[in-house]
Amino acid sequence: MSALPSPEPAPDATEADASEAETPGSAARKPVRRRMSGPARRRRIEDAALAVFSAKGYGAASMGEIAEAAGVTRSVLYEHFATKRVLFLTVLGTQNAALVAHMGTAITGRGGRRTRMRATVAAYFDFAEANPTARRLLFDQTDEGDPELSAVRWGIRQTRTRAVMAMMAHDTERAGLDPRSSDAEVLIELLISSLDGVAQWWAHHPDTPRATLETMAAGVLWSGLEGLNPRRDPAE
Amino acid sequence: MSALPSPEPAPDATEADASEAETPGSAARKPVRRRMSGPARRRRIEDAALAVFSAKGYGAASMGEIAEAAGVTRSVLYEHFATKRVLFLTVLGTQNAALVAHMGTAITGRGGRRTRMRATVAAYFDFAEANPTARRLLFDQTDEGDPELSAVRWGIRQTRTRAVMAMMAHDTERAGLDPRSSDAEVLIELLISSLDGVAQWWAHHPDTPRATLETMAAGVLWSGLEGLNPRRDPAE
DNA sequence: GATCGAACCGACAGCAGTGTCGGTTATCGC
DNA sequence: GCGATAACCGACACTGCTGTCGGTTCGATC
Repeated sequence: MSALPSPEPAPDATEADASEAETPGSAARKPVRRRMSGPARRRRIEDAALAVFSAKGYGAASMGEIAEAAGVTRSVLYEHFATKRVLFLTVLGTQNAALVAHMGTAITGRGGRRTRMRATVAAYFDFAEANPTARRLLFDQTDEGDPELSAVRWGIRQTRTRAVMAMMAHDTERAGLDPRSSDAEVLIELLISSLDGVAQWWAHHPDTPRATLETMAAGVLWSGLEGLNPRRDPAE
Repeated sequence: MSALPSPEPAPDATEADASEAETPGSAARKPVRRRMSGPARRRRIEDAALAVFSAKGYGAASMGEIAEAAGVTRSVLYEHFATKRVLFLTVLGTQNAALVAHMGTAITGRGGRRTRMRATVAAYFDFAEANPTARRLLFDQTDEGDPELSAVRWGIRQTRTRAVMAMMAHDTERAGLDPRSSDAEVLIELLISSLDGVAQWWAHHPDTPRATLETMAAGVLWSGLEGLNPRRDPAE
């Protein structure tokens, strides 16, 4: 019998505590707030869910494990999210939005085409390094024959691809492709999945310096894109 | 009560029937052999398992569903494979061997480098088109936090990558890389995952003609590889 | 300090899946 | 034809998970 339920099992502190968890006025160090406000607890649950879903996939993740990671019992989860599925979709949407926002600034940034290619590659590896769990959740193919989840996931992928297509329209056009053709779409799919493949590999070889990956990926993809239309002169 | 268990629910006939299912001597059309020989049934089970595991992933696939697809009850599965896990690993190994064998002939075939690159790309799309289920099983990241399965899967991936590295050693060297360096490894990972990314996309856009994909992928990857070492002259 | 909302908990019902076991019957060798 | 091997089945015990419910106690407000 472990008697006292121990205020909080030291949940790694996802950062400074959530928004309104600490009343900033009373400076008197309440060491841990046993009972959090609704929104704060909700944030914690989403963080925990991201971790567990990312590690196990949707099916193998259990609400019990998520609850434990969030420092709470299962019942509490159901007060914030109607079902496991709703929780999953919420997390998925949030993380995807974060990714798209993160990438956008790099792709459409200033600088020459080659510079932006390098920046784009760097931005993706940035994201993969800073949010390895989110990367897995978004890219690893863990549909379990569930039609709805599969559809949602492909919707997200499609949105992502289209966004990159739009952002790189100028570049694909310069490579001699109609930027809205399926040729261009295939090209973008190739770019994205090659980057993610390298990121996957990186996650298992964390000692490899980032510069190695970036240089290699940016080099290959740059030459590959450039070589598509050998007629054009290489002037920027 | 559905009375007669119905000889066989017409399991799509995976091809001409399994090896020894039909005694070739007695030409007298026994329409369906109700009770198959051990090895024949085992083959059917493996085929069914491939389909179900591929569609659902390891965790979400149930022995009941595999049994049904194999035209048999669950108990029979356990007479051929000790556990679900053993069945899964068996199928995984078989399919991976098939893939490596299939790719090998294309990569190390005759012809110039550019020709072989195109042949390699074509070989992969061949495989993806002919064995979509095997492709999913081998490439889609469906580890569910299971340490053993995860290890096995990465072992397979590593083996595959090393094999391709060896087969393309001449090409990577010509591109200015040490063919056993981690640079080369990253390059190969990039090649493989970009191809598979396109194959994934293709599976959702089956109307796209193969030539489109092949030309695009081979073009980008060829230029990308070639552009890595701009110092070399392009003589074959 | 009394009151009220809501954050939290333990327990329950129901379901789906795995692996096991004893019994049944098709099919092959004699 | 007859017996033995083994392919096959139905049922069972057990486990783990989801979603629900009634009750408890923290903490903010008046």
